[in-house]
Amino acid sequence: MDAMLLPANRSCPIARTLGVLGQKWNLLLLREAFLGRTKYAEFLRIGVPTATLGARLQDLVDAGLLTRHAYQEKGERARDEYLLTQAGRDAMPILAALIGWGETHLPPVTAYAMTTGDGRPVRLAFVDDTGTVVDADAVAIAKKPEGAATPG
Amino acid sequence: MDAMLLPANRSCPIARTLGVLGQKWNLLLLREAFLGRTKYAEFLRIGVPTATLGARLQDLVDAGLLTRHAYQEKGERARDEYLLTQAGRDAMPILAALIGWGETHLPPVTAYAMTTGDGRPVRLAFVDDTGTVVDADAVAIAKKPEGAATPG
DNA sequence: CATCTGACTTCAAATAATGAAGTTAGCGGT
DNA sequence: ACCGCTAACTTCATTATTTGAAGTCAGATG
Repeated sequence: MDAMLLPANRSCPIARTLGVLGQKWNLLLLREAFLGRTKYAEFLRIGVPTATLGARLQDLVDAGLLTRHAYQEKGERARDEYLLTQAGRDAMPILAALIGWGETHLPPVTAYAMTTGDGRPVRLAFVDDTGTVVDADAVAIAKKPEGAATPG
Repeated sequence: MDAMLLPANRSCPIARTLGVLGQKWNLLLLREAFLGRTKYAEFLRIGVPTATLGARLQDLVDAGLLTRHAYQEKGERARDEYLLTQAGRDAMPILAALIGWGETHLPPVTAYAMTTGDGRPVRLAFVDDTGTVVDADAVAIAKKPEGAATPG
């Protein structure tokens, strides 16, 4: 992730976010965190190599998505577990969007459900400032004028 | 993207989607497509190396997110342009989610705006089945029982 | 104090991305 | 028809990233 942050992409929040989350395994680690996993050994189970896991967990901590938190189980030595921060929790729409696309366009597997705390299913949608749902095909992404962006 | 599709991730729509969109540059190419770019030379301007661009464009076509469409400008030879398919357009929430996270957690740059056709700003939100907006922090991702998932 | 286990590091090998240098095809002019 | 020009790709050797195996380290157990 370097050429992706050339001048043309420097000011793009997509490119900048991918600089953090676009690394291989990061989004899958975040998925595990949302599923309640916190320990190194638990993250390992998804198939990430140890050499990679250490580095990615560190990246995620550095980027503020996870925090290390000491814990100790009875009869075990103290260890660190990895907990989602607010910034990490704020990444849920990214996972939700990936799930949504995958379930629509890469059938036939549907292994995840998104629900409220009381079990009602939810989906990701675009809403306008009145809270009204807007059809995704009616939404456009546009560059803002950004007059203040100086190359220095 | 191979170890990411181990048994533990095979049935995960996140991992499967990342198999297509997780490649370096793909999401940025999609961003350009949403901004209206269609030509090879236009995509090149974001800084992707030519050697990579050909491969990624092919991937995106193979995955059904873009289609090749012949066009010819006056006095120019016929060429192919790359147009978003419905599957490609359906990826907009992914970009929207990345933008949303980046604008919140990687200030101070804000270069994109999401709007409806008539210019009203929109944002991504979780809604329940009645169309009511639900706070993202109240949403949980859970594995479905997936009793019916057969390995064939 | 030797042994065991979980959590990491280190390192060489495999894989993927990159930049430079081709290659190909059609247009415009002659 | 031939030549040069340009856009759109390929190919290839270099460089960066990921990987698996093996090693390190700290504390609990015996």
